[in-house]
Amino acid sequence: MLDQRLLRNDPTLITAPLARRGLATDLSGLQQLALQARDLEQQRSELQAEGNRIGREVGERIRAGAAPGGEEVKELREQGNRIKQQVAALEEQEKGIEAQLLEQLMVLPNLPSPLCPTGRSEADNVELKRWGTPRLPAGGEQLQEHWQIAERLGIVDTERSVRIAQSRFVTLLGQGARLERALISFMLDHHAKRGYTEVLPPILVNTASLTASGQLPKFAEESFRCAEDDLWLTPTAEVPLTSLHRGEVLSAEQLPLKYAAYTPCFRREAGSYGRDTRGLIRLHQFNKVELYWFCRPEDSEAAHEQLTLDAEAILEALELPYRRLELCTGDLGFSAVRTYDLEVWLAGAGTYREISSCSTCGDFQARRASIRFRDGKQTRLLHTLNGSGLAVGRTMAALLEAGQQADGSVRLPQALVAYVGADRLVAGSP
RNA sequence: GGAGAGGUGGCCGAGUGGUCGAAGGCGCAGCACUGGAAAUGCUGUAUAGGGGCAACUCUAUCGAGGGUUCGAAUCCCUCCCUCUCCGCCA
Repeated sequence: MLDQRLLRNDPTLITAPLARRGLATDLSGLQQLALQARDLEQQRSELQAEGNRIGREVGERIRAGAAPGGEEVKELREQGNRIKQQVAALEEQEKGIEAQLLEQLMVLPNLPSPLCPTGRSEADNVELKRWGTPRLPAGGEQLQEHWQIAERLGIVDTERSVRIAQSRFVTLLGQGARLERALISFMLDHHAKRGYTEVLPPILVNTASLTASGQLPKFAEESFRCAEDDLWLTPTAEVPLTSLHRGEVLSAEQLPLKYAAYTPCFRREAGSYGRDTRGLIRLHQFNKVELYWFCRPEDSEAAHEQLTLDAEAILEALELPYRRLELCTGDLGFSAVRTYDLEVWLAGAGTYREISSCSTCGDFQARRASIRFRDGKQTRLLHTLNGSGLAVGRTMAALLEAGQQADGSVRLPQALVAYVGADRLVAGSP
């Protein structure tokens, strides 16, 4: 959520950055609403002060010996009653206006950082670096896509998954299941060594949690919902991790807090019919290890770089070539101030594909979630950052395509051998 | 799911209609004492919002929301959560 003071004092400080996202917004109405809310609050609190004064006086007079039912007290009571009615009327008005204000404020996205390149779409994203050498078909070699490889190895069953659930769900079998589990362990172990605290949070989350991190109210159609219980299936561990400290005031010394959480993630993928229908790329349920920082505002820029490096470290350990892009303003997510996407090389598809998105959200989520830290005598909103470290299914896809051999097996990177208990995947392996 | 108890400041805990944002203790900070420390003493120590250059000031908050009252931490209603016992269960 954006700072209401900006809105009251100078809405151009909001509209100009939002214009860089490609959003033409007229906030003059909203500004009026915010000013109105402030004025009403002022009026109301003055009336309440008067009411408090009268209440105190009644007490004083009675203690001084006035008859509780006597004339002078009765007069004050009536005054008090009038004020009470006026306060109630103002309060009702105020609530209505505040609700309108909040409703409109909650659907405004975060302001992009000045450092974020201006652009309209993903075509304007800026490539910042490349690592590794993408595997290209060598001498008449035909590289397969991961779903073909998985099918041949018998480690994924798509059709039976439809029987169990629906399309866009997947069942992993044998070495596929083991590899998925190995990747999760490997990633968590790796991050733990770099100072992350491992977290295994609830994956059903309430409406307040989804609102705090920015998925609600605007993107309700993206999440699965358990209507009976006011609970949702979490679309990313970013949601429970943001709310881990919702409503808290942390001490400055404990910052930065760095968490790594594995969770399944659930997304409805509404509007993506026909895209990535095969394989492990776009599923309603997928596994992800998420990195999350709570830090001081002045540290968040460095934290963003470090978090991204921590995600990249996984790709490097797995010998997977990748590139880092900086998203332009037009491609930036709702809560983000600035985002680096990591794209892994898919050797079979012959393309880079997003495998991690590392964002700094400034105080946007902290304000929604009311997460502060004690800074000397005051409390201040802190900054939050999140990034995938990594999306597990897509990592498996990249590994399958990168390691495919002429004999039909798939070679695994050295770092995984101990975790999987084998150095390659072979068809028919239990 | 059933029965009972309870939710007060960073923590413990008092407070059952009036001057209570809340006694007391612990913790923490500053000062004094000390060669330094401990102990001791004194002082200070919630959050959010509004107004003010500031000193400061007004409002709200004692789990949440509503109600009674001139006045609610205190009385009433609803909900949430925690604990104990019973039931069920991986």
